[in-house]
Amino acid sequence: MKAKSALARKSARVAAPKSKPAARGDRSVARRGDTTRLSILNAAERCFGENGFDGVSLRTITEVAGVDLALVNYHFGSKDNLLHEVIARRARIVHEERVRALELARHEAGARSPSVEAIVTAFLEPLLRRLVDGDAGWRHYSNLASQLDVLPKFIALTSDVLDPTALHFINALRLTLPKATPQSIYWGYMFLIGSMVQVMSATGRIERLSRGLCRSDDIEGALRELVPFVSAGLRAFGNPAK
Amino acid sequence: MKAKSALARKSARVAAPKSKPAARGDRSVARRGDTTRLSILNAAERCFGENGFDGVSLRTITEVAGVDLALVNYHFGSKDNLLHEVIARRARIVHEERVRALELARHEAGARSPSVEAIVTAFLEPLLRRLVDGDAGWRHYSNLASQLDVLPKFIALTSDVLDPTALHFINALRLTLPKATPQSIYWGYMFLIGSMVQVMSATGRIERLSRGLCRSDDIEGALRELVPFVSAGLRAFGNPAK
DNA sequence: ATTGTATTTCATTGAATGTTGAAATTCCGG
DNA sequence: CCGGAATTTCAACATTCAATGAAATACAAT
Repeated sequence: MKAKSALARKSARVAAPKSKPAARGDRSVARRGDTTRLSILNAAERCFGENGFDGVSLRTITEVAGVDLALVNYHFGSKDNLLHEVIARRARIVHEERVRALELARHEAGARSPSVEAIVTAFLEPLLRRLVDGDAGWRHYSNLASQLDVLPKFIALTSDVLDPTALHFINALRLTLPKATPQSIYWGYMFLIGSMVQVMSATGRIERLSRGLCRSDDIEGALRELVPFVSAGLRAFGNPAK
Repeated sequence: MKAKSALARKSARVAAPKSKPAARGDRSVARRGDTTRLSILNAAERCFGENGFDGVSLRTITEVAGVDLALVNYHFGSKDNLLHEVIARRARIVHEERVRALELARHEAGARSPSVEAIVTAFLEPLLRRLVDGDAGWRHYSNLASQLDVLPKFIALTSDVLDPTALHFINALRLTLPKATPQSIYWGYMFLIGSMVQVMSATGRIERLSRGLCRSDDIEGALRELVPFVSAGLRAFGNPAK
């Protein structure tokens, strides 16, 4: 029942490159190991997504990446840190765009509060849009994030990245739904996450259930159902049952 | 990237006890190893729920159970089979009560279709009620089930138990919401599952978010929010957007 | 070309993994 | 109390795991 490593982060790259005057220690200039780093990140993303963090060995990952086993610890320090960087890489992008989309929705609403739909869309689109348009890595990342969302020992990792933006959206919902209790809003946000996760985790269950009528890779269609569903659910909190 | 064992089930108990005329080979009569079996099941349930299937070793489980390592393979044949029996034990109970609750709701509605709330409640109550009243094992089981729900390599395990009852509820929803498209209903069911999973997975995130205002072990309160949320979401499918 | 550093390779560490076989023990019906 | 089956114990199996250390290589600036 040990908890063990606790994901303590430490500096990768055993000896940090001391930045000489010129371009050597300079980020923004492609260095030799960068393609290795990328190969590992991409392979890890895919493998973690398919089999879970504990279900995949560094050996498998480096095999998929086509690099030597020891390079993981050289570039990332540990398996835990690798996971952290896999998540952080894409989470940063999504969450930055989420707040931007929310700002935009606020601006478009002018003096009024943005609609529930606008808020929900601002939250969902930045990720789900990429599942349609983006590279395959986004699907693997989503799949992995779904798993972390539900594993007790990893909440710290995801919460750190997710919670700040979450509070933005919770506040926005609170303003738009003044009659809803704070508890309802918090739970509603959880349900929003949960519904979204079902779209993100490509388990293929909906194909089974619907015998092919719905497809889990039809993110466009899922989004079309998800926004009205969640919006109606949240709005129900604003108009409390009689 | 190997898929490997594929959870092939096999007969546990290397040599099946040949049922002599008397009570020896008789189930329903407590046999010696039954308490061992139970200890292992309970310990596995808890450990799997806390750290995931691949995150826990049989050694940890047998240590928690207070039994010898080899007894897992004697009683269950393999780690995969152990997981299967951990899930099956409680899933059977929940899903049987779900269909019973749905029958009841149908009966109470008489000639009319039961309300969305009645259907949703019939689905959610059998499990969530036990999270309130039942032994701690139910919480561990829920936690584990949340994880399996989202892991690609385990859908086969959960779908086999879950899908038959799922279709009952999907059909019921279809009758109650005749104007909703089949696709909407299938996705709506997925969202129902996803929202429920957020309540089932005790990650403690809602405590973090709400700074203690909401508590993930307040299942009663969560259920009070969950039913209206999901019901309103589903009903939105029945009254398509203008 | 040479130096210093970043990166890669290779071999190995010690610990932990699931599973098995054979002996020892417990229990029950005869 | 005895014979046999069910269960438990103990010791090992062969793999696999994450991580490391030291040597080899590639590279850019001087």
